[in-house]
Amino acid sequence: MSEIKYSEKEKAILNGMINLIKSGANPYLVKVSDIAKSAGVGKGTIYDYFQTKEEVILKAMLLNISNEIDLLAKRIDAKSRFKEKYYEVLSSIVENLQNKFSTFNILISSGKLPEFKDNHMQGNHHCSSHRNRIEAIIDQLLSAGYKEGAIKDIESKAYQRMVMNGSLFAFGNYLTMQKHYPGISLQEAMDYSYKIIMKSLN
Amino acid sequence: MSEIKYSEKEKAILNGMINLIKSGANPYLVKVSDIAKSAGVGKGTIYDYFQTKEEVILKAMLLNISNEIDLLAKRIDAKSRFKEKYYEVLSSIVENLQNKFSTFNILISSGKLPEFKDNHMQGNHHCSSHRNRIEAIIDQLLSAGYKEGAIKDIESKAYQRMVMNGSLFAFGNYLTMQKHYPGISLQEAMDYSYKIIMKSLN
Amino acid sequence: MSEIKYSEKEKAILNGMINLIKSGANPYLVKVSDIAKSAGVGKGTIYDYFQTKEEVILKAMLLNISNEIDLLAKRIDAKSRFKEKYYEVLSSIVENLQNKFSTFNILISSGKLPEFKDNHMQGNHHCSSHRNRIEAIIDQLLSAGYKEGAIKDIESKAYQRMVMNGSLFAFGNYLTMQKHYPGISLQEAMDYSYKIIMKSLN
Amino acid sequence: MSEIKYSEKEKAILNGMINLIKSGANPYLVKVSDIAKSAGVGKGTIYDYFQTKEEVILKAMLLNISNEIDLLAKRIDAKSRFKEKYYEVLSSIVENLQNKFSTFNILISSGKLPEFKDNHMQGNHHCSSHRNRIEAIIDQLLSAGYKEGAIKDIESKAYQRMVMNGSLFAFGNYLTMQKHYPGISLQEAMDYSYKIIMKSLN
DNA sequence: TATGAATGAGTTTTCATTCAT
DNA sequence: AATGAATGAAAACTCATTCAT
Repeated sequence: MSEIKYSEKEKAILNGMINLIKSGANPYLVKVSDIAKSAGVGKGTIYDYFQTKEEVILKAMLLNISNEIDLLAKRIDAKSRFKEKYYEVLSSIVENLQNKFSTFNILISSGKLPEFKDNHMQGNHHCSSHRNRIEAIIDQLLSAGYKEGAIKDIESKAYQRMVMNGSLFAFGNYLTMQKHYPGISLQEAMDYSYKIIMKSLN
Repeated sequence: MSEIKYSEKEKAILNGMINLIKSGANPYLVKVSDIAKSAGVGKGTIYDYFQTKEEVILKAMLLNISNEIDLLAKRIDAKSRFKEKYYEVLSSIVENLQNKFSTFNILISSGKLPEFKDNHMQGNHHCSSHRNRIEAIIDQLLSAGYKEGAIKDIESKAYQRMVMNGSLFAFGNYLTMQKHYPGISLQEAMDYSYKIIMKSLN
Repeated sequence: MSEIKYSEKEKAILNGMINLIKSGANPYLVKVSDIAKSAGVGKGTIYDYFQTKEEVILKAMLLNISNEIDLLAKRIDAKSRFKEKYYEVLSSIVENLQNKFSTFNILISSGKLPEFKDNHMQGNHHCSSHRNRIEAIIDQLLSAGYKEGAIKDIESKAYQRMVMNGSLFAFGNYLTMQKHYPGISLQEAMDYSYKIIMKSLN
Repeated sequence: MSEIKYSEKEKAILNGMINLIKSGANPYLVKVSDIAKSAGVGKGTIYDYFQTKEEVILKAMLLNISNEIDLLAKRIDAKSRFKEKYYEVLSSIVENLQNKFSTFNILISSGKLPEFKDNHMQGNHHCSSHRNRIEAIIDQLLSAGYKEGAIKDIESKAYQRMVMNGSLFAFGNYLTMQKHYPGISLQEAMDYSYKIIMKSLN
């Protein structure tokens, strides 16, 4: 909701950092000069808008996560039926797997952003608010499922959440470990993931 | 399998590093002097046994994972019944959650060890062999389940694996996100995790 | 004498700098942005009127000194008797002690303005002209003393000047080192300073 | 008294800095690399022994002052008669005038060391202890004067101190402002300085 | 063999100066 | 004419690695 508002320049810098991360850079090994180059600004400019390198990195990661979640929420909304919505989430996981700070990676990352040395920042406070949004999305998904009778609302909320998290992760595990799933197509893995929900929640 | 054999001094150094990781240190931010202090050796000694800092870190992580998996395999073997074995895995997850390189974290970490700058190392080769061992453990667990009739072997291998990974992750998600599961005890979460398997594989 | 004339904007900038110095700032550590803020102008404006930061600082110090000396000369002129004039100088010292470029501090600062890196400036030429003015004031003071017979003009000019400088410094030393002069009031210290003159020059 | 004890390496670094100051460098404009070069050590070594550049500079200045005072005390002790002792102080002033942190400059510098940005240091505490030592030297000098009857102990202690400080400064003023004392030899200036004491304290 | 003091390359960070507006 | 955002050269500081002991 009430996300931090950034100036254009701040956004340019943060997006420079985000692009670095998305292109596979390790956030811990990024240099200020890399960020500056990627953002198309001078090194000094970064320090006009942020106190330290760590602040840039943390805020970039937070912003990136926020953007990813927004996008995911929109994609889910665009579909009407529960199964379509669920497969949309799976597609999103496919598309963002290499992105170190994709929704999926946040989902599995135990809700913790990597900690920097002088973590006098609001980092994990925001991070937990992101996690809340992901849970909200999962809860919405579940509601959509009850409404159309795809799943029954007989089990406890906690169990339902665990099932959803588990089935999504199971699919993510397929993606990252394809060699352990020989001969299984993407479509089959998606179906399996959905099947876990169907069986566990009915 | 053919694990690397380390000299006593090498083990001391690697264990120094492992302790650092276990106590929550970020591997990217660990300094050589930290490792030396934690290992109780001089900084120079480390370079008598390893080429670079990265080598120490990577080998330490690999050794740690190997140890963790050994331990887990032993714990599972010590139990006779499928359900006990499964709950033993869950207990292991509880005990190692804060350890950045616990079995659980390897399980979810998309099978990738953090990449260092000059990755001229065999890192991921070994890593994938670790992942193989985890999958082997999961497969053994499944076999134990069929044998005593706890689960049916009617679904495809791939689906079974996805279910196991998913149910384990669902429990891990409970652990890291306890505040999203208000009023749910550890025992209940374990039962829910088990229930996912029962329902999905029967 | 032939003092430099400054435009209004130049004066604003120089006064901004003077205020910084008067409020205790170290001229070496002052930043252009500090000067701009203190002067109430933009940073760029400073470079419309001066070539470098050093030029601003040096000219500000010179202007400040000149102002201080003018003021002191006026205060002395306003008094008619030698003793009153001398005590007026002492009062001036009291009032300006914390000002790093007060008359007193110039008096004792071995006549040298701090040197900046690229001292391609006329700095010390002007500075020495200021020093000349201070000596002229001291000489006038001495003349006033002879005229009314407060002191005798039997000693050499050089000795007389040394006595005046010494007695003034002795008072300044009292001011800066009050804890080494326990129980001595300002009035007593002034009287002691005057006594040095009386005894040394009679 | 209880001066800080420095290791050999610390002394090397501090002496590197002291030499820089003695050779006329401005302490505020000295770079870490200058100190390192002057001390004959690597840049990093400085940070093994001191937290910041400012710490090096401040401690160097403090050490230098301490050394200067030790030297002066020894020189005075080596003379037996009051007049000789006093002239020894004057000689010391002559020899160290260009040294920005000579005893004389401490004497006149209102007891304050230049303040650095983050003055979380014990700087001025030590500085005032140095000032105490200078005052002790002046008091000893005065005692020597009474004992041999060169001066009478009839005036208040405070007045005596003011006279001594004043006469010494008067000589310093001669040295720095020689062009205002045309035709006056060093010997004459010394005699004038002594004469101020004789007349003021008898 | 083991050490940690020493180093300097490689970073982060600052800030005088410029220049588009 | 006035500004302050932007810059990058220069300075402070870090830390992996070496090497004398």
